Amino acid sequence: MPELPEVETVCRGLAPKLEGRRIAKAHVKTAKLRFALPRDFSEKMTGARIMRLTRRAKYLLADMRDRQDNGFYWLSHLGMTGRFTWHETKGATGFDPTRYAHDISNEAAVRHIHLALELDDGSHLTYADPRRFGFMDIIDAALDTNRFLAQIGPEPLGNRFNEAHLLAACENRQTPIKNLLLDQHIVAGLGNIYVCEALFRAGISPRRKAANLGAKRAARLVPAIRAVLDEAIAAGGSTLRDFAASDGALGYFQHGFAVYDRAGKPCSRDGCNANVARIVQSGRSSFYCPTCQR
DNA sequence: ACCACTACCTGAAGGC
DNA sequence: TGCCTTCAGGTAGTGG
Repeated sequence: MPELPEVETVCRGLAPKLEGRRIAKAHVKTAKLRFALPRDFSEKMTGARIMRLTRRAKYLLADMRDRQDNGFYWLSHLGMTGRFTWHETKGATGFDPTRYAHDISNEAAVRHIHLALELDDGSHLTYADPRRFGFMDIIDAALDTNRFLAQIGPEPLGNRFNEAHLLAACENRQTPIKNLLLDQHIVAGLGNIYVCEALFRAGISPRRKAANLGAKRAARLVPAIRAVLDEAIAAGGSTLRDFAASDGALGYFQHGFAVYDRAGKPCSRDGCNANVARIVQSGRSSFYCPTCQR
């Protein structure tokens, strides 16, 4: 899934299709993804207008307006395998998964479509998610009181994420820096791939205790994180197989990764003869160069 | 508070 | 070919 750059790519791809559109009808096929959808999800969404689509961390956030012109937010998280696909399907009404089949690739088989929104221009938006780790919510109150958004940390590409913030978060923490960076309360939007890539770029071992990061390494890590994310956004996401751009087209991040999923392969740094290692930290794979990363 | 581990799901890939 | 195991981008909840 979609880590921050992939969600940003989805957001940019969908925004021009969705913004300004009214939802003619919301069809819910699977009411429970990772969590149960709000009971009034279809009711709230049907007839509402999508004003603006944005991203916060790995969440998509739609600024909505209902028929009485009251505002609310539609929040969604793609989990590991969630995918939105926009279909330029004119003139059809009702939920008929077979109609979407021609623009959904094999990986997101039609049987895994859990939600379809018919828009007022005749187009449709579907949400497919084989593993059902994704989730959605309707937010009527202030965003910062929402259970998913209340506790999350700053955006890694924003000003509030900086060396001072990172060092403060590392203070007295015994967990490896790898685990700390995956903690969405510290900084929100990084996932397993880009943490590995950022640590490689900064020359920091994923095994290093957060408390021992130090100012010099923090000063390398913050820009490394930003650079890795910026480049991935520029490349339009990553090439992971369960993920596609919002228009259904595959393909992203064609230059690939320096360490992620490269166990046993040579380190890509000039002059380094070591091979990329794979270790398991808190149940998740970490890839790194034992020579370049300390 | 912190930290590691488990649960939640399906599908792809590799070994035999 | 088929069966079995392992692994996968996520987060929330648990128990030590």
